[in-house]
Amino acid sequence: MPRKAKPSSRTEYHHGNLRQALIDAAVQLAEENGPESVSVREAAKRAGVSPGAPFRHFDSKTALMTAVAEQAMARFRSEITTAVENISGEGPIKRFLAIGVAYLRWAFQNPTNFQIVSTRSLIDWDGSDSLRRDNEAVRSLLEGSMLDAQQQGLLKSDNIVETQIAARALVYGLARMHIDGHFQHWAAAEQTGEQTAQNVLKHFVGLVAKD
Amino acid sequence: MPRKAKPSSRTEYHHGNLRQALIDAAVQLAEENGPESVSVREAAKRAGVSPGAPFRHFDSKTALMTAVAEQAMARFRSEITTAVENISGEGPIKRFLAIGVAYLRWAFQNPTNFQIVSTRSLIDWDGSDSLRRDNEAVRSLLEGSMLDAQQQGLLKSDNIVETQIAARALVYGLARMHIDGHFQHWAAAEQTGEQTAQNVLKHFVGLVAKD
DNA sequence: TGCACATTGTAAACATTGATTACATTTCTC
DNA sequence: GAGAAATGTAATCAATGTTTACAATGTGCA
Repeated sequence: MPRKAKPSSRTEYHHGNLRQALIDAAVQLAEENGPESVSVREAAKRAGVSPGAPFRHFDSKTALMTAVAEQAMARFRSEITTAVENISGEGPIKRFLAIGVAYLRWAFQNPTNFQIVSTRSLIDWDGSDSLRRDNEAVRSLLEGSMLDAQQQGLLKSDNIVETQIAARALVYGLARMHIDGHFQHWAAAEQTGEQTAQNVLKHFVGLVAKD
Repeated sequence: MPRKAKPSSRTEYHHGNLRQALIDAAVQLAEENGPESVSVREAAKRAGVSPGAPFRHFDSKTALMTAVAEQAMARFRSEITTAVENISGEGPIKRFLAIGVAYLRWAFQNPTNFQIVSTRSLIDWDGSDSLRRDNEAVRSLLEGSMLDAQQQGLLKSDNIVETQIAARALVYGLARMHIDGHFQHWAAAEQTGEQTAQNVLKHFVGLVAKD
């Protein structure tokens, strides 16, 4: 069994938990200067090890960033799942709304993590089962709520595929608009971008759901 | 007056039109391996000049990529504008649809260019007036059509801001979903992603517009 | 025409970074 | 406790962005 991590005991030759320390350092660097400017060497320096050490734990920089993305995605999925649990008993429309709100909250309050997860060039989706599973789980919750709504006759339209894609595009679009800086136009008002996005989402629900 | 470009005469010391040649090479590299993997040195090599030469024309790699983005954005704006001209006489709803369709066509058929333009870390929006102007022009056409529709009483909802943002988020979301690879789920059908996206857009129009 | 001078290229260097290799140290297992 | 596996270091390499000193070319003006 691996020894317990000893955070500040760095008189030792071995770090104890270098893998996680590198991930944490990478997250920190991403928060400071954006995910694209993370460097393996700087992460190593912050973890107090030599530049070559990270490659004992990660095959490449991409593998490190993929590990970062995995942890971020796991938390993301967990928040979405929790949101669903917290409204159990309600109908699929309210469920969809809760998922969307949780999605937007995560994107707006963890923009760096959202960016890491949704930036293709930094991470290797094909190389991570957990990443794909968690992503699939979120997608399936979002689309499942819409499907349930349709099957219970709560939607105006019967074209479920187009409704599902529209819902997904709207939520994803709002989140990406935020991290790409498109919300500065409306941010001047006395509303935060997150509130605005939430209202747009509610507006959309009003459009698709029967009264 | 600058001499006319002599494309293949590279026996000369001076290139003749190195600036554009570098932009073209950068575009080519982006098409081949993605915009993030463009290197100034490789672009210089393809243009047949030394590694330092590009810096006579661009202050930095970011400046080069910004120039690439400027040209891409100019073409993008031009296509949107043309689409609007081609349906003059029609109402604002059809205008919105035409803009959205042209937007999606451009994003789906020029994914690399769309990615360059919408990837913040590669280019310097603040440093380019033309980029901001062209972007603003597209945004304003899209939102203007919605505003006109509302003022003519063609929309179900009176909340114009939320409708505008929803429209923008939907179009942008569909485009980004494509370049981020989210359309593989539905691409299995006998429809291209672009057709699917178009149908979703029409579906959305059906939701917001009065019958 | 000829000649200062700005423009635009080259060559050589530097710092940063991702990655590899040879070797040292620690830890695990038997 | 002895070897083997794991994990660190040091040195090194190649690629890249960028700068600097210098060379070649083109331009405008006497």
